[in-house]
Amino acid sequence: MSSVKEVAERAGVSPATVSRVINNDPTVKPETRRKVQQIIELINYKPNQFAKNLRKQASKIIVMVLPTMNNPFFAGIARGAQAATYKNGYHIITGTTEFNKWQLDAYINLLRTNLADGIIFVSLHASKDVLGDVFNKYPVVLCNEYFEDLEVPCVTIDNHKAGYDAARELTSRGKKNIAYVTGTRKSSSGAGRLNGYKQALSEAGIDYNPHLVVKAKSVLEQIKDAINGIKEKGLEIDAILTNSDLQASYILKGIKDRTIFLPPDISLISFDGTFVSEITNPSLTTVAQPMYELGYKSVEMLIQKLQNKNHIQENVVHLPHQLIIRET
Amino acid sequence: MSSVKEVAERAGVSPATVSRVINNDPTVKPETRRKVQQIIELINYKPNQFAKNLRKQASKIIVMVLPTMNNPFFAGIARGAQAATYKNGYHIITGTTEFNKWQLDAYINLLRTNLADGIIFVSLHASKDVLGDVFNKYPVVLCNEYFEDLEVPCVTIDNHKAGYDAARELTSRGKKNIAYVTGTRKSSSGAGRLNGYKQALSEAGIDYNPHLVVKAKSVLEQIKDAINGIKEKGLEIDAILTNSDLQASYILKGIKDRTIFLPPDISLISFDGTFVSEITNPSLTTVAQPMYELGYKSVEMLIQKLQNKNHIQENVVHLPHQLIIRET
DNA sequence: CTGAAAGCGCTTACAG
DNA sequence: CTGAAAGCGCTTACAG
Repeated sequence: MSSVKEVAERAGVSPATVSRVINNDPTVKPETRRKVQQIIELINYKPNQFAKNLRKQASKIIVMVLPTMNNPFFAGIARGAQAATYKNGYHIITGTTEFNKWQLDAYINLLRTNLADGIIFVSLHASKDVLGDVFNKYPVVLCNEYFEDLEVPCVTIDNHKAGYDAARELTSRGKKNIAYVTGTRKSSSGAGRLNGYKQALSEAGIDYNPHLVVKAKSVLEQIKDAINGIKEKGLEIDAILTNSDLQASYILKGIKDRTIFLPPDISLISFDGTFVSEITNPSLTTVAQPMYELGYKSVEMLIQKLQNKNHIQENVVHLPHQLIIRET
Repeated sequence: MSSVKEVAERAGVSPATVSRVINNDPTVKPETRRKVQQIIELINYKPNQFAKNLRKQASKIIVMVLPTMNNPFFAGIARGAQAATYKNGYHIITGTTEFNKWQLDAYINLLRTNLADGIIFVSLHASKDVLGDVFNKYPVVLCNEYFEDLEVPCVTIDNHKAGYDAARELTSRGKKNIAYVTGTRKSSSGAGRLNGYKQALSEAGIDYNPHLVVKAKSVLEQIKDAINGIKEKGLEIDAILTNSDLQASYILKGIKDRTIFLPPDISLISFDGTFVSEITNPSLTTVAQPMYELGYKSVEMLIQKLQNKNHIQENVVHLPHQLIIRET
C-alpha cells in the first residue's frame, strides 16, 4: 500500500505538499504539482479513505433505507439515488428493512459510529417517538412520507393531487362506486391521496362511503379479502383505485382466478408506474411517480444539508406525477 | 462526540483498557469491565469506525455490483446479500452498473481507496483483460457468471441442468420446434443452459437447429424482432424457452398485442422465478433460482475469504434450482 | 509557496 | 490484569 509519505519521498517534497496537490490547493506551484501528479500516476496512488475521513470527520457516505427492493418502485428510487451520489462524489449504502423494526436500528448505527454522514428514509412508517431523536441529531431527508410537525426535509409527489387525478379519471368515466384499496398503515401519502379521492367524488356529486375504502398489504390473500369484504356488505363496485401497481396486479390475478368477484374489464387505476403496469394483462392505468427523480432529489437535498449550503429553504419538495392511461 | 478517552477518564482507567472492553479481551478483570461498560452505556458511546478501520486496516464493508435493480431477480440477490452481511457484522454497498462500463470502475475504486474489503460481481460480463488485475489484487467473489480459467470463487445454479430441465419439460409435452431466446452477451450461464437444451433435444430425438436460438435484450422491440425473425425464415415454433421472466413477460405482451405472431397458449418457459412469473396472465412456467440464497452464499464466501478461513475448498458452488409449472 | 508538527480516535505489542 | 507509547494515513494551522 502506497501512502502520501511514499509519494512525498519519490517526488522530493513533504507529505503536506502531496496532500495539497491531491486536494487541489491552489497555492501549490504548478511545477511542483506536476511533479507530484506524475508520481501519483506512476505508482497508482489512491489516498486511504479512512485516514482522510478520520481527519476530516466526514465520510461522504450516506445511507438510504427502503422498505424493500422487491417492489420495483423502490428499486427505481434507489437507482436515482445512486446516480446522484455518484455525481457528487459521495457513496451510498442502500438497505432495506423488509418491515423489520430491528433492521432500522442497524442503519441508524451507521450514523452513530460515524460511518455515514447522513440518512434518507424512504416511505418510513415509524413513530416520531422512536425517530425524533435521530432527526435532531443527524442529517436526515425523508422520501415519500413526511411527518407533520417535524422540520425534516421531504421529497414526494403531491399525493392529494395524485389521488384526485386518479379518482377524477374514474368519475369522468361515469363510475359511481369506486373502491379504494390503501396500504395498511397510516401515512401522509395515504391521507393525501384519500383527500384527493374525496374531492373528486364530491365534485362529481358522489357521496363518500367509507366502507369502500379498505386496507390491504401487497399480498393476494389480503387484497382478495378486502375487496370481497366490500361485496359481502352488499355494496357495488364499478371501479377500483389501488395503492400500487403490485397490488393492482394481484387484483387482476384474483379476478382471473375467480377468487375476486369482479368483471375482468373493471376500471382499475393504480399508483407508481413501474414496469409492472406494462406487463400485466390487461396493462394498468396508473399514476406514474418519478421514481428516479425522487431518489435523485432526496440525495441532492441531503448533500445540500451536509454542506450547509444556505439553509435549505423549501422543506417539502413536490415532484410531478403523471396519469398514464392504459387498458384498465 | 465521545471517545475512548472520555470513557477512560470517567471510568478511571486507561484508553487501552476501554478498547479491551469493547473488543471483549478476556484478560480484563470482570469488575473493571463492568465499570467501563456502565460508562459506555451512560454516555451512549459508539466507537468511531474510521479510527478503528484505520488502525485495523479493514473496514468490514463489502461491495456488491449488480447489473440493475430493475429486474427483481437481482433485487432478490441483493436482499440475501444484505441479510448475510448484517448477520456477520459487515456492511454492504450495493450498486448497479446499469450496463455502463465507467460505473464499474467507480466500484472498484472503493477497493483501491481501502473503503471496502472485498467485492462481489453479480452477472458480470466483462473481459478478463479488464478485470484480471482486480481479481489478483482484491478479494472477489462472482455470482451467476464465472470465468473459465480464473480461480475466482463463484456461486451459481447448475445452468446446464437448469437448461436441460426446462427443455426436457417442453419435449415431454411433445414439442419439436423449441425456440430459445437468450441474452445478448456471451456468458457462462448462457453456455451452460444452451448445452442443457441441446442435451434434452438430443434425448428426445430432435435435431438441434441453431436458427431457433436467438439473442435479445429484455426489451420488447428486440424480443419481437428475434422471434419474428425465426418465423420469417419459414421455421415453425411450437414452444419457447427464454432467458428471464422479464423477457417472457414481454413475449406474452407481444403475443397479446399481435406484434408477435404466436398462439396465446404457446408453451413458454422462462428462468428466474421472480414475482413477475406470478403476475403475468397467463402465469409463467419458470425455472426458479434461489435468489436470496445466491446473494447470501456469495457474501458468506467472500467473508470466508477475507478471514482466510482454511482456504476455500470449493471454487464453484452450485445452488439448487426448481422448475415451477404454472400456466404456460 | 512549502515544511515540521500536531492530531483525528482508535488498537496493540511491550513492559510491568 | 493494566498503562504508556507508538502508529494507522491523512490534513491543516502555523511558521517561515
